[in-house]
Amino acid sequence: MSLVANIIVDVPALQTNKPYTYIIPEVLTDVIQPGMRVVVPFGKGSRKVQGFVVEIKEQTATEIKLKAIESLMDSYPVLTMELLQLGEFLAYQTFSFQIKCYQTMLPAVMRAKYSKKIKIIDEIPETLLWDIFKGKDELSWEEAERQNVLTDLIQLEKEDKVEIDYDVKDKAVVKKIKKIKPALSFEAYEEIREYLRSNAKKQKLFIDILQSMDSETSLSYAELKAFGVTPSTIRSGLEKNWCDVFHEEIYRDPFASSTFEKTRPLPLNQDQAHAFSKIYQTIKEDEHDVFLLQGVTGSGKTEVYLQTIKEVIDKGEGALMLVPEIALTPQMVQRFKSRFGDEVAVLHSGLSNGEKYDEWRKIEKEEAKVVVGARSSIFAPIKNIGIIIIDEEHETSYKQEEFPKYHARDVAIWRGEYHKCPVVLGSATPSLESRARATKGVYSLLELKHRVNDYPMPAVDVIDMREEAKRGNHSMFSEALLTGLKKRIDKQEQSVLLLNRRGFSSFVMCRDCGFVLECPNCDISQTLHMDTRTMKCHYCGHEESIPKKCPKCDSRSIRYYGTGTQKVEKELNELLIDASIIRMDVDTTRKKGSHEKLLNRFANKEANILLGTQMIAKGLDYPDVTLVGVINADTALGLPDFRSAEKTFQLLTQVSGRSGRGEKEGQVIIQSYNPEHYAIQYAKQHDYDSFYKREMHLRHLSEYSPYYYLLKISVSHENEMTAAKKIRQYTDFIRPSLSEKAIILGPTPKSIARTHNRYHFQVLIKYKQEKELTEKIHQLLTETQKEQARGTFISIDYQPLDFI
DNA sequence: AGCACGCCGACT
DNA sequence: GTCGGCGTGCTC
Repeated sequence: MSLVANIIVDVPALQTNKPYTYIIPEVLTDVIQPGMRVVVPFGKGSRKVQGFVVEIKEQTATEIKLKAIESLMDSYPVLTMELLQLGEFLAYQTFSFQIKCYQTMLPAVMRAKYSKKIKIIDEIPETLLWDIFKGKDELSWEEAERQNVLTDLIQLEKEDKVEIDYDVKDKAVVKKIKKIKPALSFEAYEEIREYLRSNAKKQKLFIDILQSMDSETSLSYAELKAFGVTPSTIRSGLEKNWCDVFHEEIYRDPFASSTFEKTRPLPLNQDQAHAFSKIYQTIKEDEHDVFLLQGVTGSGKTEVYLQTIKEVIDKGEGALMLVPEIALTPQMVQRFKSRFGDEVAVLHSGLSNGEKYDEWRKIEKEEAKVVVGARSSIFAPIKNIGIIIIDEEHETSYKQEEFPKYHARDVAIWRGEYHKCPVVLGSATPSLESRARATKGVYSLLELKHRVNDYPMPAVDVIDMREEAKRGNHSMFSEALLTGLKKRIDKQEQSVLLLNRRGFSSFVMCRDCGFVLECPNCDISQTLHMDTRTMKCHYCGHEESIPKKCPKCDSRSIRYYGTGTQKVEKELNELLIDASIIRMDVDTTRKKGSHEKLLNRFANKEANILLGTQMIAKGLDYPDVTLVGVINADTALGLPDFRSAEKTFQLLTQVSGRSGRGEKEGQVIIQSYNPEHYAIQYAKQHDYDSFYKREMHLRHLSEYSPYYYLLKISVSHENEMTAAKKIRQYTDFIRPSLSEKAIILGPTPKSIARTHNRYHFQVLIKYKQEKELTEKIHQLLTETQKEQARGTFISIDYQPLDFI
């Protein structure tokens, strides 16, 4: 019996979301393994597509004639059996295509690049041969399109004069450098030196170097250059067979220029020691457990992570540490590199694709045992995981917004179970879901109640902005905040100012007629972008110039609205003449590395105020920051999102922790229009537990998470009536399979009812336990395939984080 | 996704 | 009478 392979092909469609069976050519039988990428012929024209081998088995009696695998793209499996299995599970759970899941697990460069070529296989008309093919025997598809000869060529293909050649290319390129090795003995070099002309100084130098090397050592061209040996000298040396040249695979090292001083473990306080020993126990006994490590800012969670990771490494296993993208600062990386040196691989969006691939290979080859990275690092190819840590577990960025819409926390727990290792969720302000599970005993709660140095939590003042307005202060700054800022400037201390941008955008409105510039395709207002001096739609990318006068009433009083960081900066500069401000927002941090640069400048005290949006709330640790101001604490509170109080509480608590990290006492000023709101009041008192109780009570009353799970079905269509009709139909399809406990909300039009010229509707299903729901949704997707092809788009979001 | 097959309108 | 439109269905 011959062997066949089950392969998931790179054709992201519902009908092809299943394994296809291919014959394994004899030459590949000994090398092919599950987890390898392959090139296979697919479909009528047998175009070549990339695929993943998921299974190898004996061929069973089958009527369909199988095609054979074209070639292998890897010499080793790039996905382990674990990841293959995880991908299958994720596809089902998140209603995504399996191929998408596998592609998400791997660096972008490993995604195939496809190209089509036209090859001449028989005589073709002379004119075509010379004008189009220019005498060569092949032509790229794009070139044929450009020359407008595709129809002619397709005709020729039917006559078997030319053929269409499909090419699958791997974008993954291993970087190599040229190195040289001595080829002769010590004595031989001695002899050569004798015969060198006295003015051949460069050559003599080269001989000296070669002579000092033994056969085990090698030098790169760059290293030789540093000694003063130029490429031309090397070339002549090679010609005379003084040395040999070879290529060595290297890693692009994004931290090449940084040095890391080795740090030692710090002594743990009682809370930390307790947490450590609980986690250590599961490591030692190869047990899976989920811990919620809840510790106030400054309570030393990171030290607990570092020491548990150390144990895992000593045991010969790997560690996985997830950090939100914006918290993945050089400071953070430094702490890990300093403790574990080269054993750390870092994955984040700031790396080039090549760099990401190299970090991935380091992990795959088990050269790096510790992986620190953002969301997608949860798929790091560690073969033997000893611990998975998710820091700031409440962060919403752990949920991917595109397909596959996975939550890193769920994937972590899946992998933790697979590897029988602990999963640690760390946060100062855990998500209600996690804390509720810990309270129920599903997770083990570990608390760090004290700050490491016993510094007190900073004093938080909440300023009622309505009172300020009553007193005639209509600026964005309360008197208290302004006085506070002045005081810091005088004392040469630093301040951080946070602008809560959630629910805000700068738009253009006419003061005379109230006209707001909207996107022509979508029902939302366009946003002002000062950097490009244009108006942009955030949904479809539509762009137009800023209107100088109102398009409706021709009035010139068309003004910009919204509280942008630029506006705050401008006002601040006017109010505080001697303030030096570093502004950090999407505009100033767009360029690669600029984020770090700005933070470094602030750390070097080149400015006394750091002004920014959410991105400054994380992980910054500057001893000279003694004042943190929140300009608008409650902009998010008004949003129709059941998590808005939770998010506000988390944000305020987090920024509060940024103040007074050093020996100097810190102060926090929160400006608000509803200061009595419990999210603000409990944040002021640093009281998570009370917030938790109050919020849980509300969630219970309103029947939301964590009491209920959520599933969102979105339907869109060009025609508003069709979209409305379809979603009602689909809801009716699901309804009978639900138990009485499930609650259906909607269907309703989405808050942004129209984008890309399509109308959107959604329905939310709240449920506690619905065994059949997932299966029923899959049924819905399968049965509506035709309608989907005809323009009714359905999208399912399992446990959505946003639904406004 | 992409390609072929199939059944209805404007062309030599 | 044919060329070609894109609706429909299948891909190991």
